[in-house]
Amino acid sequence: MSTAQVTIKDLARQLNISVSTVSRALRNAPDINPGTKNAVLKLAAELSYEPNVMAQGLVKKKTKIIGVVVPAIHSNYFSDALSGMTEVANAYDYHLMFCQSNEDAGQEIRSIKKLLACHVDGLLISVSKDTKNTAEFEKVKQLGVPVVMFDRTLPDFTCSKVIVDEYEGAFKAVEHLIRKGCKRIAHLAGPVNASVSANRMKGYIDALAKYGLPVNDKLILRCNAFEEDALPAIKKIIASRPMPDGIFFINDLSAISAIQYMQKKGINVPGDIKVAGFNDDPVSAVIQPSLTTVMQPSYEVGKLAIGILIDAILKPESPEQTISLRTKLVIRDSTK
Amino acid sequence: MSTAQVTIKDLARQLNISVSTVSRALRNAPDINPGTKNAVLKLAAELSYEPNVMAQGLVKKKTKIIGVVVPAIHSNYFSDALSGMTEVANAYDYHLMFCQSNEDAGQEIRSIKKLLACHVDGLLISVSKDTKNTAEFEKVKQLGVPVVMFDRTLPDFTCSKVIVDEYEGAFKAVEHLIRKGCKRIAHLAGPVNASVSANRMKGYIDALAKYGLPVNDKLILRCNAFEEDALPAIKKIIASRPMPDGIFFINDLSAISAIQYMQKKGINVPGDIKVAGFNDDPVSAVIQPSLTTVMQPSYEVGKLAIGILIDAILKPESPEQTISLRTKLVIRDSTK
DNA sequence: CCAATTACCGGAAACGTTACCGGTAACGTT
DNA sequence: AACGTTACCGGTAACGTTTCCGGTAATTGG
Repeated sequence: MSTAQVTIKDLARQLNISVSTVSRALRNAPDINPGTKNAVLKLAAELSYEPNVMAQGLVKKKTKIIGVVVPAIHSNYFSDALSGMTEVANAYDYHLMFCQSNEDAGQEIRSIKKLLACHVDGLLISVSKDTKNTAEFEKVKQLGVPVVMFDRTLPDFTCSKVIVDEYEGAFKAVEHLIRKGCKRIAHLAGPVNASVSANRMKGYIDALAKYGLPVNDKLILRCNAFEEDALPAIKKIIASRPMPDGIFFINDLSAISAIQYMQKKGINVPGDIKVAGFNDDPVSAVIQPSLTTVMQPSYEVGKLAIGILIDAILKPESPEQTISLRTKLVIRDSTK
Repeated sequence: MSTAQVTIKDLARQLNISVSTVSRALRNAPDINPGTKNAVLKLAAELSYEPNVMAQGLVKKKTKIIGVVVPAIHSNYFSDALSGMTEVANAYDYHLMFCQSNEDAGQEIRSIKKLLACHVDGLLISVSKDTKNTAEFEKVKQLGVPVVMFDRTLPDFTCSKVIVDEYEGAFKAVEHLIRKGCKRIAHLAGPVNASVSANRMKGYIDALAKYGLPVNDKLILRCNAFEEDALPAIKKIIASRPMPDGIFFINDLSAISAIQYMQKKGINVPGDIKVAGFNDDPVSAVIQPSLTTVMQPSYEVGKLAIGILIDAILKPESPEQTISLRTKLVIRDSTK
């Protein structure tokens, strides 16, 4: 509090002009003498005047703040998306306010309320894995605050959405396994209530179907949480007879942990069993054998999502759209 | 804009009382009849009134927003710290505004200015790896905005700081290698201008010294960027004769990539060479052999940093402090 | 029963900015 | 010479709160 913030009034007083003239000079308004405008701009720079965004927000009813809610920032996917968002936000002079739902629908609602209280101009949301109720989102919409959902969306709620085509990613991965000669392909699926699990599972099933391979329920196992405790499921898969010759994993970490386990058991990857993951974690390029996996364009997802949102903020009547980005199959040694 | 935001005036009008009374009722102010207070609270709940933070901020000169600047959100360390911050921020009803410097000092300054323009109540910063100039931070201080640095700090700038004792972490890791019988321990160091590199290197050197082992410059190699291209350095280390019997890595990813490379070359880990990393990435528990590594309490760092900052915001005369958190050595198979 | 205190409430100013309206000069136009 | 136009500027209200000051009615004390 030592140095008080310099205001538009200070500038007006020092230049012996009115506040409205100063205000006009500061934005690029008409009805202002270029001379006085320059004088104001000069003094403003000298005193390093910064407009008070709260005062501006109060009268303009815009904060230039965008609220972001993700299930967990601790995730390559979401942190990449967030990076993309910051880039675009900087370019358009928007600010990002950030909340985390911890995969909890209640916390998610509290976060949204919190952001709404801050009068964010728009909302960027990736819903938690057991969010079902759309009531809160409808309220946001009624308030006139535009919403864009990314990655994890809510089918029952209509708004602009940016997603990645996980179905196609899974399909491509399994198709790749098939083309490499696998005939008996297992799948380690994710938590049952996450939409990602269902999408990837469907890709797995449809790929099998396309190539006339049977879908065997015994070859489909689940882990209850992401990145955790996939080992029991893996052991079960390995133990099944006849042994599978390929496995498609819900994510890279479980794939890696499986590869390590199989190597210990004397099973050769990719010789005996070929393995594909999902996510393209940094470590996947580094392990031995390097892991074939599905890369998601999460950075792009973030950029696109915030781009659409800013459009919607600037012109509220712009139509809602759903954009689906394609994954990229990264082929490495684990399917050689 | 369909439904206009309900304001304190609306409440006043509907209850036939004045705005000041409503205002008194909403905070827990004295000089108010419990009956009218309840009536206001009830109506506020019904209409789901939310105070306009901008108007509040304008008169109270507080925004309840805390600005955060990190080098890269895409990093287990910083995303964990951010998680910790969100938890405390929620508890104290603060909001987090987020910027990324991308390890660029210029971008860092722009981020700070941006945050300052938003009139954040305080700043949480982890500086980029080539930030040297303290001028910008001094300006922040003069503006009366409290600053807390975490993890990556600036020695020449005095403010509250929360760091982890990487020196001791490195020391413990190398000491552990020595106790496991290693006599010729190599070190893969990080980028030369990052303080983390220097701290961990010093721990490495001092541990060697404590046990009377010579420090051999040929056994100290550098990688220029984190998590990238450690392989050439690793090859050089392995090729040195006599071969080292232990390696301490700047981070887990390079350690893992080294282990994989060594296994391909027929070198047994931990039989021939024992390996320790730094960070405790999730994958480190999962690979074969599992990786001994130094765990940093990044979540705690985030919680502590924001806690200190909020203290400083609430009572501006609270003394500056530096807290150093201890790491935890996670012993796994790579040093067995 | 009167004065003093208390409990409660309303009015108005202020925070920093923008938006609107109006006014004064100077400058053409016919 | 009278009028309309243009260029520029100031005053004021408003945005939604809080804070301070003052005022009225009820309550208390002697």
